[in-house]
Amino acid sequence: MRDTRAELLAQAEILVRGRGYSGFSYGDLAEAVSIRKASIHHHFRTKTDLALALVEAYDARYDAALAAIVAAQPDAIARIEAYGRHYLTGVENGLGCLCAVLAIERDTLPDALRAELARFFDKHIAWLERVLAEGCADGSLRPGLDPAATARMVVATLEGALMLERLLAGSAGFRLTLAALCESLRPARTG
Amino acid sequence: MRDTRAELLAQAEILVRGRGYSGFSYGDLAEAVSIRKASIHHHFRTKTDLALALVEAYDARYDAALAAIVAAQPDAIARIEAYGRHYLTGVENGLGCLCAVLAIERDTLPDALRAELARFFDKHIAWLERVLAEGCADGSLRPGLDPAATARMVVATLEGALMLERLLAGSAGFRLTLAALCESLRPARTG
DNA sequence: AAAAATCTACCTACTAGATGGTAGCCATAA
DNA sequence: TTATGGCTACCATCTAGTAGGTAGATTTTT
Repeated sequence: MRDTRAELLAQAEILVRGRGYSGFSYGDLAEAVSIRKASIHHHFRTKTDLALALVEAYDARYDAALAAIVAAQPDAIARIEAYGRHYLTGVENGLGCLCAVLAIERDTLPDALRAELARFFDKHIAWLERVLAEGCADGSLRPGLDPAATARMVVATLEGALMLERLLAGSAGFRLTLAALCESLRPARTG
Repeated sequence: MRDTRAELLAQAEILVRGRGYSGFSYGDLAEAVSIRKASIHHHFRTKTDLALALVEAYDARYDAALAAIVAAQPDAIARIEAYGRHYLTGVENGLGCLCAVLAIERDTLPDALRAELARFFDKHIAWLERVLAEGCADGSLRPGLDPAATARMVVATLEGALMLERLLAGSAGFRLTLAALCESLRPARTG
């Protein structure tokens, strides 16, 4: 038996990330999953409920990814590069970041959703701040680097590059930005 | 006599930048400008026409701004900081970048509009690349910095920070990222 | 200068289709 | 037997866009 709810989440995510939240409808989703529009309401009572579920699932996947990066990569720069590669898959599939897409429509978003988005980004910033602070401590990062400010900058850069390069040069463009970002964190070459 | 077309452009820009392109309607705009919905079609035949006019006007304002920055600031870092301050006004007013907002809905955008957006961003990247190349030449930037890659990174960072800090910490958060960005471009302190 | 024609900018009234959401029915599986 | 997960059929509202009209300004012709 198929897991309709999971299919709805998967297809809705693709639609939202490609066209924006207002830009996708239950009608589109129904077509993508081949059930009737009204049946979606059985799984997600309102569109807001669906959006919240999307963010929750997306957030959970990132939780796992961040933990995996820390486990696999000992070096701060390698961790940030690995983190950036998650955004890269978005570029490769032509999909924006779910939370960035939703954030764009901030003014019309329900408060609960807006709060979830803020939590999502705050979590990433906090994670990066720890990664950067550790890198500063062990000398693998440019001396004088401010972990708090740089953490915000890293999220901003990757989110911006995903938005930008999905439109412009695709993964080739994204890789340039990711490389420049990592380079800017490294200590100056001595020699 | 009032310039209805200009008022329509101004209000539509605010609406789009706050709620997304699909998230605003001729109905909203009519209310904001206090004319009837049908009358908007007299000035902008279709919603796509309106979007194109919005981008054109936005682009023209940035053209002027970029020229003014080059004229006023001799130093590369100062130029990038001044460029960043234009995004800051967006954060302060709670408005996203018009072109970023539109870019989010890429998959449903008319080709002509998508092409305009690409031209907009390409222009910014090209401008920054020149600024950075000059800064490299006169030694005011970190040695070894790649102007082409860094230009993309700068646009990405500022666009991302605008998206992010409009949701999170406002101008205080944006300023942190802008400072970290400029710091990352400077030559390493000797001492 | 007067009259006629055209243009501008708005209006009311409308359309066809999409939107999110509801009510209630029915088959199947636990 | 009872929940589950679909369905059809609906609803009010909103969507971009059209048709056709009107008052007033501007331009053209006489």
